Amino acid sequence: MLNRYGQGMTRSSRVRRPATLASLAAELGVSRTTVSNAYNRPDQLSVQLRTRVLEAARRLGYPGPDPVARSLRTRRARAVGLLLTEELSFAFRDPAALGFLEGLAQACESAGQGLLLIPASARHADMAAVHQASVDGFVVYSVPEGDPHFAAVLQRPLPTVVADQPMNTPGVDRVGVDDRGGMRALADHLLALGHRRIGVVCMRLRNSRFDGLVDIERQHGAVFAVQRERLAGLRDGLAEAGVDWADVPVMERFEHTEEAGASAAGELLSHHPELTAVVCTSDVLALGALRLAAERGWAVPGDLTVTGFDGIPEAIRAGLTTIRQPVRAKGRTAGELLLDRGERTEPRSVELPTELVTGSTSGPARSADRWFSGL
Amino acid sequence: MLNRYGQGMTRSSRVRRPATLASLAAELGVSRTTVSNAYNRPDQLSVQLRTRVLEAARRLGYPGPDPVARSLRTRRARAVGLLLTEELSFAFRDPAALGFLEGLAQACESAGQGLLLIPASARHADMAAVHQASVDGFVVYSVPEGDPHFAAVLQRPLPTVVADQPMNTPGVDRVGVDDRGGMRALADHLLALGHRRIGVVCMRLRNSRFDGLVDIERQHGAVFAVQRERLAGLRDGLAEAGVDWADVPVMERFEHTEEAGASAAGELLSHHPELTAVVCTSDVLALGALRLAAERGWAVPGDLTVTGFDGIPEAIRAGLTTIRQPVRAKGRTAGELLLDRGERTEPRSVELPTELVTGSTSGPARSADRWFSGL
DNA sequence: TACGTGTGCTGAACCGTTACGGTCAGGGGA
DNA sequence: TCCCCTGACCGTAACGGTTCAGCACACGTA
Repeated sequence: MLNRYGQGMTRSSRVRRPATLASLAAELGVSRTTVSNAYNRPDQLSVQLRTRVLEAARRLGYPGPDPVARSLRTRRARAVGLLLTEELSFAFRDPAALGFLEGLAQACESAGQGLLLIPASARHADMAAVHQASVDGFVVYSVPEGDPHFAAVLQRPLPTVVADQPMNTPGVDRVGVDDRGGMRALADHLLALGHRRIGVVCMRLRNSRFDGLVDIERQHGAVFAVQRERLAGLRDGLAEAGVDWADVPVMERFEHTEEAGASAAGELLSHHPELTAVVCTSDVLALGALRLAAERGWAVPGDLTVTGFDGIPEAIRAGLTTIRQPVRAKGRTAGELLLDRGERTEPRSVELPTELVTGSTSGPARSADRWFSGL
Repeated sequence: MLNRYGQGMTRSSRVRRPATLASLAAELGVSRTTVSNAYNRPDQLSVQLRTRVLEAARRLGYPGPDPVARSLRTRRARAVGLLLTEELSFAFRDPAALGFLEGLAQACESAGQGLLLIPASARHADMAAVHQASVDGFVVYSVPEGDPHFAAVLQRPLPTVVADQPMNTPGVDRVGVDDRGGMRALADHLLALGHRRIGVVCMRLRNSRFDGLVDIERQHGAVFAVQRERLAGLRDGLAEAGVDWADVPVMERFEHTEEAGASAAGELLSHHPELTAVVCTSDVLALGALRLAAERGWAVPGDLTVTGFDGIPEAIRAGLTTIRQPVRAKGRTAGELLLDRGERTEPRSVELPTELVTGSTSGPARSADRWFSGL
């Protein structure tokens, strides 16, 4: 009575769990060990007995060893937990996060491990999901410093890898990219093009909702390390050319969307019409800035230079000048750090390179007397 | 000695698991039940005792109840397993799959459940990952009929929801969209525009690699229900207008990429230059067909009408005429069917509607005497 | 004959927790 | 005084496996 899916179960056997390894052993008059071996170590018993066991299992509707019980005994779950503090759906919408996820999934797949997405957005006040996760280790992605879910992860006595965050805790490895160096290279590029009046659009620096111009203090207090580093890289680069960071306006947006990027660029330029370049700390924001420029009829890069960060496919396609970071490799590395760990003791840290992608949205700075008010 | 992440653990406590609920109870001279209650039912003990327990836990580095042991006892894992037969990374690259995933993740998140991605590509010959998954139920997405991983899922005595597949197995719910009706509506649209010579580009019909023209037999033997249904819908629609399905060439591609769509459309039209419309069974393929048309200098829809299926954002943006299916809702529904199940007995089936999106890639059929050889 | 050697199977300990059904002391009402 | 109730805590029995150290027995080997 198999249906087209090769499924021959009756309803009752799907609803109750009648058989266990023990009951099967009793039925057959063999030890539990033997039944266990029939599944896990076929070489430990004769072919006849093994077929007899499996045959009886099928007859009694025994679905094979219970994974949870097995996990309890073997102390491994064959799964990796992924902690993101954003809503899970964010991970599927943000291109950079998606690339990371893809790389991580690849690494897990190669190792035959599952990937458990842990619900840990701000909505989840309790840490239950973290405490409950049956995993062999954690990957922590893009989480603000001091995040309680992250703290809960560190509480668990499991190997952990954090991405995009400075980290020096025993038992916790790290993967990141050279955000600072990348942004610095971008600064050099802009300086070489003659830009001196530069503004910045950046992502969320803290957990509390805020949209507007950011002072130095807030920049330093940023809990998102990636943003902090990118700003720092730009500052370093500009400093060498004698551009005072205090003169560089930074516009923050809580949401990470094109709309936010457009509005941020608009607000930035209305306050600072003298700017010749808008540096965005992500491609998504930069695409928004480009859209704004298009709407306002500003020529890019004639009137305004726009740059991004990440190197997501949409941005590359749009010809954005940006810093490409190897997001997939970052995800894969995170997985590998977690899964390939030997009997290592001191924390490892992998830093991946970034690369300047010179697109068509950066060009020579327009002359100093042309301000946006006059465009 | 807390670091900036609020982490005060020493290395040894991260490496070994020294304390258990039992050892903690012994240390305190209380019963294990009491320690358990301190975590799970605060109302069952006095505040003083509870603080004493938690205090001791912190002191001894007890990380709280072990999730696996708890799962074994409570018979629940607070996680949903997702089975895709494709490589996991496929899920992150295919826009329709991504939408499904997003919806499903949302549903899981709302219910405080984790989402476990199970590695089950063709590379994984053994079903270990399915057997090992510590989950409370499965969602099965886009899996060919007769897939062994799917069979393994059905073996497990857990509630299951399948997406996009006819299903009538007790304990297994189903969600799908009206693929057939959608394609039929598209057929009506094309017929109204005067198209009679129509060709099809479709996705993989079987597991074995094949690229080329498909005969009727292969169409019927398709193991991917979605593809079968879409073809059937088109056939139904055309039949009403007297178009013989035997005269409709169908070009199959194993890979699901724009490149594949372009090559399929090219091959199709070189065999059948009389066609006035190319119906693709997915937007990704259709975008490829559009690209091919652009490369060849064919006007769309002047020379050729191109249609898709799915309604992915890229396609909508490109103005493709397509059938939109609510992918996110489908994912969310799958999650809800799994998580909201009461003491239900008979399988439920939810069918979501599709909607014709008339874009700018479909227009009146060009006159019958103009063939592509003459373009 | 005594001595390894290997095959096939078993018994018992253990994994760390929670469910279930209690006990026990103290208090309040009749 | 008796009885019942409530709050606080406890003991036992699972939950369903894996693992390891044997053990019996057959089979060559010296």
